[in-house]
Amino acid sequence: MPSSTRPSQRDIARVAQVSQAAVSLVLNGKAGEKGIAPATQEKIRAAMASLGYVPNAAARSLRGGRNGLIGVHTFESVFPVAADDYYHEFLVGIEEQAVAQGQDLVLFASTQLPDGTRSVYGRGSNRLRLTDGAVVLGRERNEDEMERLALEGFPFVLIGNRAGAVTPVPYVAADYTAAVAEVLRALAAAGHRRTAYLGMAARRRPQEERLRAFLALVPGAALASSTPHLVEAGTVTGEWVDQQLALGTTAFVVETPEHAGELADLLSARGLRVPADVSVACLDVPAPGSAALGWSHVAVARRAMGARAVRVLLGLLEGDVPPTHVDVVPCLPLRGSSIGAPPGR
Amino acid sequence: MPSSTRPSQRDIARVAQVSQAAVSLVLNGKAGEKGIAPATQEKIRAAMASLGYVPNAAARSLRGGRNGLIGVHTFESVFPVAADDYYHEFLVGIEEQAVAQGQDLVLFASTQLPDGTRSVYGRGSNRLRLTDGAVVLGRERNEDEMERLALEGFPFVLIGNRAGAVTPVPYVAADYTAAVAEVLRALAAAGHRRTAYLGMAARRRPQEERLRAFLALVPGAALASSTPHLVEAGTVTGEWVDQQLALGTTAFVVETPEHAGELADLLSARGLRVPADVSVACLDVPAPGSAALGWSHVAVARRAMGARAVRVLLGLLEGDVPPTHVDVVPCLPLRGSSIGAPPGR
DNA sequence: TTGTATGCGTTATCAT
DNA sequence: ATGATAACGCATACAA
Repeated sequence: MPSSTRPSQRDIARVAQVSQAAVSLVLNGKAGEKGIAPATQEKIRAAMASLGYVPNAAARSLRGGRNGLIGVHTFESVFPVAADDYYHEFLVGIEEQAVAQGQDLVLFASTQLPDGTRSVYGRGSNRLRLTDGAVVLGRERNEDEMERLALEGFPFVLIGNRAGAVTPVPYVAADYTAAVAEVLRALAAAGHRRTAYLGMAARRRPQEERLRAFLALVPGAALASSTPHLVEAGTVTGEWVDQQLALGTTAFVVETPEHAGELADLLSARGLRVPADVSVACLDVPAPGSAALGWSHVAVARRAMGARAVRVLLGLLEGDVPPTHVDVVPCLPLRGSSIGAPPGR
Repeated sequence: MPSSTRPSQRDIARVAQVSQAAVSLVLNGKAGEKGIAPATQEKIRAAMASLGYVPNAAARSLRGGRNGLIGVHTFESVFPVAADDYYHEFLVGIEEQAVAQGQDLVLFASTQLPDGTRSVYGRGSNRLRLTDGAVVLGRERNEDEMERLALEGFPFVLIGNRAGAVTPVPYVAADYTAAVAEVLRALAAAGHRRTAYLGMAARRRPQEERLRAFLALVPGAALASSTPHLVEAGTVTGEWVDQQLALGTTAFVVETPEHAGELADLLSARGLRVPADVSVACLDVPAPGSAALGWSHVAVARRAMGARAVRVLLGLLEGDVPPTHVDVVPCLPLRGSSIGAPPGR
């Protein structure tokens, strides 16, 4: 009849008739170095097994050691709620890599504020410190908290670009530039000479990176382009499309799945076939149900990035990786079939 | 210029010229009770603010026993990988409730064995003990491990029925009986007199519970039924369907989404319309893409069950809930439109 | 009204 | 080869 309270090293020591320090040594594989008799070691192991001993994570971190826990903090309102959520895939990658490295994952559910947002410091105490380090992700990330966390010296890795921040933090970012370059290369190779960029009105970092890459690379790809059209999803008009076509645009580069779906509808309403009459490429994955399904697209390798973040974090903890480390992960290769030769060629 | 190491209560005390205990009291709102001078309190708060003090979670849990961590153990091979996985919804419920109760969730990624299965005791010792308690779920659950865990006195709650087990463990189960009763009531009310049960060949507990309820309730519902047809998905034959129809069956009760899809195909191949010619009800959610989409069905309230499990676990930890506690959660109400009057009425 | 002392579980150092 | 001891940050019973 085991006691209902968790056994400590002292309990093990009592049972095995040794000192608590001996238990600690055996546990941490330092028994050999310090010369603990094999028989004693065995006795200790047996006691640990019989009492079901597990090291106390809190005590370990208090002491300053590692405890095998990796925190996952997301600024999104809820964790795995939306299965189709953009962030789900990152989490899958994180989890897979954690499995591979024998680390446990702590989801910081407690960091949610009454208003649904999540804050590292919200509840007064920084829960993250329970873990050895953390992977932080989320659209709505709070730069002040990131800064503070970094200043505190807490080891964490960010998923998403953090170039230009004051305090260096390792981050894992997608290689948007290469992805956009691939798209433009494909368009140019197909014979297009003029392309138009359609994106969302709200400009966050990932959107800016895509657009910046587009603008920078268009000249090199021997392409012309109109002023980027940045509008809220749901407000793309037929007029804009007509105008672009009149200007000689034969290929559209679309930022989001939503805009892609809309554009698909507008094109088909005009009797234009893809890619026979117009070519299109999306810089994200078209939504399953949308008319843009099957369109040529590149996409962020979210799973790979999640896994990468875990590896970088462990490297950081080991001291193998400097806090200035930046990890750029290639996007998924261009897939789909909405890029063809422009009409009349 | 904040120091590179985090300030402790002692640092605050030094700055504010008070004792560390006073800092602790102010921090926990016990300053009033213990009669700390308002001026002193203010001094302390100022010091905390200026040094950017944040309590150390590890030290708190070490001190208090509980650490605010709830373990989540699933016997399935990977954790949140499959977004459309049956277990995903349970996890969502667990996470939501954990948020509500300010608990963090630990995913035991380290408990995965090389063969992909998960074991509580995989690494020799019971990793779960790291947390205050755990919620355990999964199709392939290992009864021996459950038994051992219960004997160890580790606080955990199971999702799924555990009636009849030797050692009592609180569990959260779905009320299949009520759900099946609702289905049969609806069929009887529509005027059906004979129904047939179609289920899967592999009989696990949830399947058995559905069937048992069906067999027990059919007589009371003034219905007749043939011998249940339990076959592997993919092997339902047109012959069986024809035979049932010949026997006078006007309504089918189907155990799984897979069987429902198959049955839908077979019916439509015979030119039978649902529910004009045949009524059907599924005891699970029809798959999104299948021909059985929109069929009348009941379903386990997975999200609610996940949340319930967390509440029960916390009750168990508080001592408010006995280890013999059983929590039965109603299924989701009957929805869909594949139940109608039998033909010729 | 404030300060001192103790222990939570761990690990590392230093004497035996 | 082993055991005693200190320290990590915090909360609290108790002494002043």
